[in-house]
Amino acid sequence: MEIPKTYSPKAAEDKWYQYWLDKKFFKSVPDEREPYTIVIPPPNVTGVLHMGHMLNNTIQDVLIRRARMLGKNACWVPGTDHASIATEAKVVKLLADQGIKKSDLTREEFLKHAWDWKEKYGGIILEQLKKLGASCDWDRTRFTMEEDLSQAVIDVFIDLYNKGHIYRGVRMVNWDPQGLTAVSDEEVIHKEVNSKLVYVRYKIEGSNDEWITIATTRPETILGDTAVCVNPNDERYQHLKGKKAIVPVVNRAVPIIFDDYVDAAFGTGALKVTPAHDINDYNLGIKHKLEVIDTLTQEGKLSEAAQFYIGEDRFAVRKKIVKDLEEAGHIVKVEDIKNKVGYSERTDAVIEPRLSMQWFLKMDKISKPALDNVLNGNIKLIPDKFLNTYKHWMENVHDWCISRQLWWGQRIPAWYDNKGNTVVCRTQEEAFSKLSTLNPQLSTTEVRQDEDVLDTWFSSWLWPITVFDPFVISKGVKYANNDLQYYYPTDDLVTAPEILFFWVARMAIAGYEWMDEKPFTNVYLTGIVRDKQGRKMSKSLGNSPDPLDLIAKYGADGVRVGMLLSSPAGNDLLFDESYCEQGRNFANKVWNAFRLIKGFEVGDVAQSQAAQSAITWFENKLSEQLEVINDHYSKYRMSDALMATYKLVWDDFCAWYLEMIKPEFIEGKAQPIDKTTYEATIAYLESLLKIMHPWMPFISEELWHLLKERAEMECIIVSEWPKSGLNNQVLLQQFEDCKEVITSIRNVRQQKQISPKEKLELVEKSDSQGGFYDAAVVKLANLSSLKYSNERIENAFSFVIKSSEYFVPLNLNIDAVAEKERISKEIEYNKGFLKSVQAKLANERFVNNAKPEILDTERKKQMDAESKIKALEDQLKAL
RNA sequence: GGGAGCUUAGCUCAGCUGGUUCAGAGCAUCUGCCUUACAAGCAGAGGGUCACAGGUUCGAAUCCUGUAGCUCCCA
Repeated sequence: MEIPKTYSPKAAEDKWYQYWLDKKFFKSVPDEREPYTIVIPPPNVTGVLHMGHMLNNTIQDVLIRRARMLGKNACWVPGTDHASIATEAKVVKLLADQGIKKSDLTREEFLKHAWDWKEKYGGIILEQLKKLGASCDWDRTRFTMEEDLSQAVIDVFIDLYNKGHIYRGVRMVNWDPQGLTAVSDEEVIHKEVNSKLVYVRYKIEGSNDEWITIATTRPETILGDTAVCVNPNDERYQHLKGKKAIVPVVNRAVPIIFDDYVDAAFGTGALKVTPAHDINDYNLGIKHKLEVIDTLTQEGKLSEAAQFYIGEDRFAVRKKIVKDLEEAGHIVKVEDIKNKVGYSERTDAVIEPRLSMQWFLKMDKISKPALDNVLNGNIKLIPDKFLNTYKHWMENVHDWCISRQLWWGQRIPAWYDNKGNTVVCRTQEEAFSKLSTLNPQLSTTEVRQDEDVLDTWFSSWLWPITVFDPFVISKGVKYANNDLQYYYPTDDLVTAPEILFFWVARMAIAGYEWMDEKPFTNVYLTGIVRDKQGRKMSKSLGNSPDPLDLIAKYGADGVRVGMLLSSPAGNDLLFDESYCEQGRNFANKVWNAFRLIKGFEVGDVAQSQAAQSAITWFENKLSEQLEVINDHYSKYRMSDALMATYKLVWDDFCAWYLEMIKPEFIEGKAQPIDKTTYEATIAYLESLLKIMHPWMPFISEELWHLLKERAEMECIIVSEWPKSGLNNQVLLQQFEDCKEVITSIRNVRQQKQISPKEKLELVEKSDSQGGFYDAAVVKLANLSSLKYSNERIENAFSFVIKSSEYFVPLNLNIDAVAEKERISKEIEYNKGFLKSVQAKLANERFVNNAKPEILDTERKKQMDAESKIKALEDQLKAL
């Protein structure tokens, strides 16, 4: 049967993925082997696969597949998180499209819709991961909102509350007016934007024409001003001590206060203070006992308290009030300014600092072990440049706002009576009995649960624990189930740097808090996938290719290779489709190597010298490179490991080895190959396929089976990772020299327009009678003969490799002038080099200070250079 | 405003503890080839004052200081 010239990935991908699933190769159950565990950073349940996921999950798959081949019990746990804000927003929108308002539904009704939505659309992303080849143990798929995992979240809340780490209070929080919920500091993205800095003058109370001018980017908050603040050292405002200013529009007299907080150099040095709508103003307000006037509703509209513009949107009012102030003669000037504005990570709405009652987790104490164990290396960040960032965040960690004003999520297990008592416990019954002791007249109907749910990250920080044993929190670590004992701590976590605080740090905290042990050993932080111009890929820019389209176009293997080729840990990846093309081409190259080998006809013929030396050489080369590749893996240098694999296969195996062993064509007919060479070649290809497998799982499995009949379970995915053996550096170096000889001859052909088909002679000036690779050189350079002679050869093209002279007799006139020039140049270069070496060796301080082995190499360099120069000079004379 | 990092070939990046001809790789480029595995290919070639300025050293892409530009994190 004819094998097609190009590899078509589609059929192989579907076939082998299903086969792996059927044979349960991804499945892991605890046994006596060493475990190797990865938990997936759970993608958002609303998510679809984007380039970041591709990168991230390809790396995880590479790691897990290699671990499997190394004989470890490899377990990759997949799943999704419930993404409370994003999912709730989706469901609300879906309902709105059906004409249903969330406010018309009960909590239970809404949750039913949400679950319906999740069943229907959630987990699309997991199906997409399969197309990529992800070898997750799908039987272990988890979801952060499922019953058991939710129970664990509640257990954790109660535990922390009982330990005194959780409190509830009115605080300034980041309010998302679109999501209608508070979000944590980590969920606010600060972006630089162009704004207007408006200078507004406030009249001094009791004066005729005395004013104080403030500067603000948020004039709509003027309505909530309750003070004007200046720096106590600011000469300009000393006379205003004890005076009041009149807030325009609302005509409210507010005190002029003095505080170091104010930067005299910014704006006019006078700051309007709006305690309800700015965190710094809020703190000033507490310090100076200022009134707090909340002039915004939760939707970001002006409230009754604002007195003016009631019900209008904050941004509309921002424009309007400037106009009105202008007309009233309060605007001094308006400047363009760049400032940072916070946006919601989930809804992209401008965050509004807002006072509200929320639940917080105190972070100072519980975060300590998570910091210490990263600093002491028990948990490694890769690359370690993230250590500083991590340290800084952990040392300045803020309390975590964990409540969200949503329905989709774990409901906070706090219960209230009508007298202001609060208890935290699992059930209503429990709450009733607890509250009754405080409030004996209480009836069951008066017990109400907190309306809010917990932050999604408050579930996912438990992920490395609860995916194995959700009940361990309540049982205690001593009673952990088999799975948890076996798989925890996990080995590697692969995620994006932007998640370092959202997730990595908090998982480490949770690990030490409830397991008394780290959740993972290595944290591999990938880069961010950007487009060619360096812009982050995003839906709104439309600059992100659809990963599934890429897979369809280049094959999963090609895309995997493309993603990883230029992606050192922590470095952003400037993605370009040409990388995937390169990956596809690589797959095709291997495919064709296979075609060649499969096409060999094995005959009862003697093994050629060339093949014999090729086999020895490649055995050593493979061994050497395998060690290099293993070393790269051990340092998590993924792109280096891949590149080493790429070159081993393409350059060493295809370009050199196969060319050496390839049987000749005689009269248009391929000659048979001997059995020994054939079998060695098959064995090498098998080893190479194994080394390629983590990167290119599909084609490696496909060729593995096309190469030989295999038993049902004899798949490359569960084959043994090759071991390195012979590594004879002398032999390898000799071949490198031969390559140079071959290249020189090819170069002559190119220069002299001699066809590669025309056989040439080669004479080496030497006493030797033959080298190990001579036959290979004859074959690869297409020589008629390789001879040795003590004599120089006249009328020949000549070159020098190391200190050996080579001659290619040509029936052409040698251009003596050009040759002389070429050789002279080479001599000059080598003399310059020799001079620098001699200078070093003549330097007493060098000879005294340098390590002996460095001295040796310098001496060797000197000798090599001297003999090379001599050989070149001989050549020059002969011309 | 505080902190961290980066700057090496046209592009993306290696270059670990200063010491081989150390100035590298892949891609791209140029030249010649449809040579019965592969044009998604083969063969060959060119290309860099290692951001800039000082310093330490026998010796610096590598260590130190400063300058410029870029990036990220935190406020």
